[in-house]
Amino acid sequence: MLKGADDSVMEQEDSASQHGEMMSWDINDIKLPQHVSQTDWFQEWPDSYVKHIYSSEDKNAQRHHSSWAMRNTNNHNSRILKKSCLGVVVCDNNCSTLDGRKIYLRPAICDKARQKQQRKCCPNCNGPLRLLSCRGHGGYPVTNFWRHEGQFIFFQSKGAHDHPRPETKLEAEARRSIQKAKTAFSPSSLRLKRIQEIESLTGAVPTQEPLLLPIRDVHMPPAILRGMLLSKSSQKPMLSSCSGHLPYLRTAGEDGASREAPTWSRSLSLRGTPRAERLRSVPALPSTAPSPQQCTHLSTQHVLPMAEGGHDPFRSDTGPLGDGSCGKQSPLAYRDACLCVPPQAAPQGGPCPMASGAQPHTQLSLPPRGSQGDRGGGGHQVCLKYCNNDVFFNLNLLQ
DNA sequence: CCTTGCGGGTGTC
DNA sequence: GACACCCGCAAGG
Repeated sequence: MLKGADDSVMEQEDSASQHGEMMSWDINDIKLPQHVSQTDWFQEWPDSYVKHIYSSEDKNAQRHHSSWAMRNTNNHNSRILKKSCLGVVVCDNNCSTLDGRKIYLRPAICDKARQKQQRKCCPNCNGPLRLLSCRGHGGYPVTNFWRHEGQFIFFQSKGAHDHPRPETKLEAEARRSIQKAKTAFSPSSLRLKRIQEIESLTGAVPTQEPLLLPIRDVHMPPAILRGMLLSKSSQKPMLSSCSGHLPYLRTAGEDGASREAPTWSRSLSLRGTPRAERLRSVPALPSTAPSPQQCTHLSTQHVLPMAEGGHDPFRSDTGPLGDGSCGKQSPLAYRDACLCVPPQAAPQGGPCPMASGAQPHTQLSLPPRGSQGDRGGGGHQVCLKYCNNDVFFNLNLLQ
């Protein structure tokens, strides 16, 4: 899965070897490296058996962020925070959008919310949703470990995700916000508002106004939506993970990036087989597949293109850094957050012009004081722009 | 309402 | 003992 990442690792093997002892640690070690010459850029899609050392200043690391849907797991060790992957929510009808993309929703982290989520319908075809569990770690979910030690935050991932990437947190939040807004600006309330507006302007009362508007005909005040969405992305715009930069180059160290030296090979806990089927039961399939027109959800969906040659898309799109940011996958297809959109409707700025190391997702916020702002440089700006374009893109679709 | 972190408890290997 | 997982609680957004 992380062939690309491995290549990248290989390329930097020389410099990494200089810090061999630095990367030979394990999260469970009593003593972790104390002299770290370089910290890593935050990785929002860590995959496979990787380790990273982040600065304790890194806000994303502080918050133990991941774009994977990771839930907290009690390992009865207060020093090491452990999280396990929840997988991805897919359409049980395996539906595709018109342009052949799949639905990959972000599982809710909270158990209750997740159960609720699974009772909802596919935003594309209105079919049932299904939680695709992660079994990338010997049949168990991929686990991530976080440990704060001095001025560093040590991260270790165990297992390779065996499922597509879900939508990012930002996308999921945006989707929820839009759904909320959809409710708030329901046709009836809109009508009321418009009546008031018209009354105030003309003194007249409009006559016929459809009470039930197609979702996309709902007049969502752009400013409101923009504010609503930007409040998540721009107002606290911390794009330290936005990756207009290559990962592994956190500091402008002259000694090169110290990278994943594949030196650690702890015995995996492959004990036994996975427990009995852990996939949650799914609702019965409808006798006939609902048509896309039945879609009643206005949502920012995370969709991925159909895999070429029938391979899982998440397998074929992995970029050289294992973040799937490059390669065959259309950034638009990957990034844009709305369905039923013709490809030519790409955001103007287009996706981040990230040649190789950039990650398409920009959901994580920037540090408040710009302490990391100089780390990202132009890449952050570009990505921020991209984020905004993406938002505008979504907003346009809402109008 | 949801996320996140914590911790008690249980079951399996 | 290690690990996965369930549950409830609390804080915060």
